[in-house]
Amino acid sequence: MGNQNKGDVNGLKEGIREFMEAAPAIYMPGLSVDTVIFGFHNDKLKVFLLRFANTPYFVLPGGFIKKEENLDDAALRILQERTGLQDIYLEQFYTSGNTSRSKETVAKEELQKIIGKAQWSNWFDQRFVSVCYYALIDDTKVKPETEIFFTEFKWFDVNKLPKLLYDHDLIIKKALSRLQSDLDEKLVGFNLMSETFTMGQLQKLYEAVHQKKFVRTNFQRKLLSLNVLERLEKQYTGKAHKAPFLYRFVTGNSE
Amino acid sequence: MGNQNKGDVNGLKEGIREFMEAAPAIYMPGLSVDTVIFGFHNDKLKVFLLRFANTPYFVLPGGFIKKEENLDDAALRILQERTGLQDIYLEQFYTSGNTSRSKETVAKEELQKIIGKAQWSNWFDQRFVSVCYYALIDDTKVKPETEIFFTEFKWFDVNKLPKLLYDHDLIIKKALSRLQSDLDEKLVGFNLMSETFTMGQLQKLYEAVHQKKFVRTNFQRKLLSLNVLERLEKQYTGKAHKAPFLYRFVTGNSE
DNA sequence: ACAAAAGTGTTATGTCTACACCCATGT
DNA sequence: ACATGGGTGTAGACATAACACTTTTGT
Repeated sequence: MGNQNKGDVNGLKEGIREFMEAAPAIYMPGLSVDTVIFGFHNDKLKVFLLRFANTPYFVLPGGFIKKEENLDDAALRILQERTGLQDIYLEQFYTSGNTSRSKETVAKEELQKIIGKAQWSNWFDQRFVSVCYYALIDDTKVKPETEIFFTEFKWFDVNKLPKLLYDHDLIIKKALSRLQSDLDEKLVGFNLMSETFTMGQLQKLYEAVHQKKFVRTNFQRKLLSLNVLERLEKQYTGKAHKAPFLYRFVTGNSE
Repeated sequence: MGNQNKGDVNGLKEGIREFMEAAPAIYMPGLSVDTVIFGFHNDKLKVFLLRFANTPYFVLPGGFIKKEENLDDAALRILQERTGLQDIYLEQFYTSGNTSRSKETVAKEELQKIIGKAQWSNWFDQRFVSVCYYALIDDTKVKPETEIFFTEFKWFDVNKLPKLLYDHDLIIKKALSRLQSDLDEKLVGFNLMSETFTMGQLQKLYEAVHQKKFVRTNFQRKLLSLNVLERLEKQYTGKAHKAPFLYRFVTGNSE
């Protein structure tokens, strides 16, 4: 796909046209990948979204599957293109395939406005079945990239989402619900934090994902009892209170 | 697709050829649906499989998605064609999309043996991404149908499976693992039983799915505490022991 | 000294486990 | 009478929840 500088309207136009021309030879028809990228900042669970052209609508980062590419590899490639990250925790959670989801017209009309109807090729007229993944990233490390079609990226609070195209609102709901169970069963939460963290930060994360409060003292004991946290040195923040321990997540198992 | 009487070899040959010719116009390319059909008899969890032509290999029942058909509807249609059942509990659980899975050659060679290479059309040469569903059925009601490509159907004990084509062994493993969690979280087990059942039968089902024993008395209490079972009259089987109560699963919730 | 956040202790409550015990049924 | 499977009771282990108490830190 390659990055276009979208300040250049003619470049954008040309980029879109070229993409639509080239796509059928490169990608599997009728199949797409959508990714729900979760991040955690300001004690809030965030979702990474892209503004579709100059509309008020946003969409999930997505893409297509190369003809000789594994499905998981396609999802990973798409994420790497958007975030610049190499190691990303990725989980497939749903495949969306109602015919109605492809009947969305806003996106098509906007694209046609940009490139002109004459230049339209039929890649985006097909029905798409979309395989959905969620990703967890430590967003202190992200350097997001804009791209053709998308003029702006933005993190949204997971319960203050903007208007979304297609069935992307439904997909985010499903992703969140899956994340909630995975958080407890597979301890995936650590992928949303930086390498070391305090128990307080970790609790905030759990509260943001599960959308409810936990009792501080019990939370601490419960997570320590899982034997997946290594206690490191204390962190002196300069604040007027006891310095909290830092922790690191240890894979495998201790003791 | 329609049923062919496969006693008639020429009919089979013609059926397959016709299918491959017609398929590209009817179905989405590169996409398939596979279904893991679970049943429960003789206190064992069973999987419904189809023998591929005259090979020793079996495959999951599967099919393709019509161009204007919802994904879930396609899965349901495929199941109805195979089982004759109308109401089927169906759950999407995974989408399999490694390129290697389509490199399977046994199936192709066998088909070519039957219809001759000259008659080969390229429908089955493409790479397929397969959306996988599991289904739970009360197999006292099933009237399975054979079909073109498949000469025999058979229920297999879930841990005594035959050789399987493609990645269908992996898919069954994932289906079982998902069924295990859904059994507890969504109480889907009742779809595998007839309308009424005894606590003993229900326990056997749970043991078959989770592949472990439960303590009878505790199991009973636990399931009754869920408030989803309605106690009916006793069942006199003529056996030399106390007559057990029959239960029925009640949706919604009682008190 | 004090406020703010971190860490530990304790007690009540609920759930899980194992097993003892009794009940109904047909031979 | 007794073997067989069904149903209930209960004590100990373990987990969860609520909250009191102590500790550390910078102002």
